[in-house]
Parts: sequence; C-alpha cells; structure tokens
Amino acid sequence: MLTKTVPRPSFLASALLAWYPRHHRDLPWRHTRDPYAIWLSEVILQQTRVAQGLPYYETFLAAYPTVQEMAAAPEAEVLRYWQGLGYYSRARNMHRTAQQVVAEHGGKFPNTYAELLKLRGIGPYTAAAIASFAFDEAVAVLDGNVYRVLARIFGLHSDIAAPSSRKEFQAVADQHIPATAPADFNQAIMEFGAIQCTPAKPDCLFCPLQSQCWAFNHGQVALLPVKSKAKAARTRYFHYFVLRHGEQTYLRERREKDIWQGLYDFALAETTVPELAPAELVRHLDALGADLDTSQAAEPTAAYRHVLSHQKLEARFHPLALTKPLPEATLRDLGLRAYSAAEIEALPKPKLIANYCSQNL
DNA sequence: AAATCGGGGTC
DNA sequence: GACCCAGATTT
Repeated sequence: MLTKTVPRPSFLASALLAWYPRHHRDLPWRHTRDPYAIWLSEVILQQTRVAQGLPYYETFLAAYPTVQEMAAAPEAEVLRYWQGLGYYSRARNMHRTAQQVVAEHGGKFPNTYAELLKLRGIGPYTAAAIASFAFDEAVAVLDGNVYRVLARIFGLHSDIAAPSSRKEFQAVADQHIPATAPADFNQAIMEFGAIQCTPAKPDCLFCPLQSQCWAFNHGQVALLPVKSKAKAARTRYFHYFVLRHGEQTYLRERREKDIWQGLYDFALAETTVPELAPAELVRHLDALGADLDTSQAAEPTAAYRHVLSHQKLEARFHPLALTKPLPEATLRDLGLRAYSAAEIEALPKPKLIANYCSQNL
C-alpha cells in the first residue's frame, strides 16, 4: 500500500495546538464556517481589540444576516452601524465588497486565498484568515500577535514596521503551519499572542514554549519585536459652526480626501493656530450668508480634544441661531442640509460630533 | 518605503 | 504620554 508521508508538526505547531483548546476564549465567530460571518468578523477586528469589536459583530450580523442584505443597504446605514469603530474606509470597502460578491459571485465568497485577495478591504491577513477558517487552506495569518510571537520564539530582529520584513515573517509562519490543521494553528498563534505572549508582561513563567523561546533564553523578551516609532501626530484646530433654525440643524457629508470620509459634521473652519481670530469668524459668517439671531448669541464651547493615530484635534463649537433658513447657494456650496434631531441621530458621525450632539442637541 | 486612515485599552 | 490592537490602501 502506498502511504503518503505527512510532515510531522513542528515544535511550534505542536505546542500551540496543545495550548489552544485549554486556554482559548469562547468567541462567536469561532462557531461558524460561514465565509460571510468570518469575513465580517475579520474586517471588524482589523486594528481593533476583540472586546471593542465584539458588540459591532453582533450588531452587524443581526442587521445583515446575509451578504445579500448588506449589499442592499444604503452606505450611510452601514457607516452608522460602524460609528465609533474608526478607520471608516473598512466599512465603505466592506459594503462595496458585499455588493461585488452578490453581483459577480452569485452571493458566494471566493474560496481561495488568491481570489479573496482581489476583493476590496481584503489584504494578506484577511485573505489568509478567511481561506483558512472557512476553507481549510494552509496559508498562515500574519497580524500583530503573530509578528510578536515569531519575533520572540525565533529571535527575529527585523523591524516589523518595515514592509520589507513581512516576507521574512510570512516565510517562517508558512513553514510552521500544518496542512492537517491550518485553521486551528492560525487561531492558536493569534490567541497565544493575545493571551500569553502579550506585548507587556508576557506570561513566560507558565509558557509551554519557554525552553525553546529564543527571546526568553537570551533575556530579550522585552526587546522583541523590534518596531520603529511612528512619526508624531500633527495638531489641527477645528472651529465648527452649529447653525440652527428652529429645531433644524445644518450638517454636511465629508467628501474630501481627509479623515472621516462619508461621515457627517457641521460647517467647518480650520486654522493652524488654536484661536479663530474675530475678524476671521466674521468673514466666515459673512460667507455663509447667515441671518443670525443676535438675541440668542452664545459663546463657543471649550476645546474638545480628540486624538487620532496621526492627528490631534482641538475642536470648538459655535452655536449659532438663525432667524431664517440658510440661502440655497450656501447649502449648495458647502453641501449643507437641515436635519431634525431624529434625522441627525440616524446619520453616521465621527465620535467627536456624536458626543457633541448627544450633549447639546 | 512611507504616509494615512479611528478610537479605545493599558501601563 | 507611549504603545498596541485578528491591517488595508494610497502615494
């Protein structure tokens, strides 16, 4: 009888596959083989902690049980469900991919790494995750957890922030993923990084790989992985004009190539210094063609500080009551529209704006 | 290769 | 304040 030789799992695979069943968290996307649900969870979890993404996963699956229902939804509704999760291009790409899967793939996700990689919002990590979890393809995932585990176990000192080091780490991961259990291996190595081999204060004392870990044996656990620092965030100063006429408030969709594309905020003046000079304020109000109710004049709010990955924002809000609606030309030029409180609640907004609205409108 | 895109948890 | 998180896309 001809027997095919199956490579013995490496020490890493053996250890992780033994560790995983005893330590892993019970997470909902681990109970399904539905590519749609797995895709949804992976897009949500990009650069997002499990604890933060979990409620969004439940919300999206309840709102859109199938890819067809997500594809049929308006983009603004998808963004509204995504509100607060950040990196909003993920939601826009997710929505477009849903539409493409329905229109071009008969509602069924492609079942290979190479085909998945062609879809918007699906990069190397997400393609590997879906291919392995849903279709048992033996392609290793490479996320922040995996970089850290591999760097420590094998003593890899390449800068994980450099795109060029991806090849090196991917090769090591692919070398260790067992063809017999690719999904479990991928789950296990990420979970191991999240729970045991953590960025700060990893639990080396009870680590099953302790004796085989390069970093532990060389006293360099705290030094790995090597990661170059990101450049400092710039500060931007936003001056929002909260124009109101009766119970209506004016907002506009952000369409420019900047943060928060597709989300809604107020008429905005940006400065390079913290304060908006009085003359500048007058000039902006003039340009709006606004008939202000001076009897209801209010001071601008104190600065709301809002921190993003590459920007620090300082926003002040100027509540402005109007005696009559804004001119059509202003609405057209600035993309503004009047909304009721209930309508505003349904619009997708940056966290900063949502916070202001919930306190002041 | 480097820059950009959110928001929140943790130390 | 610094670092990190089940990264992807654009420049």
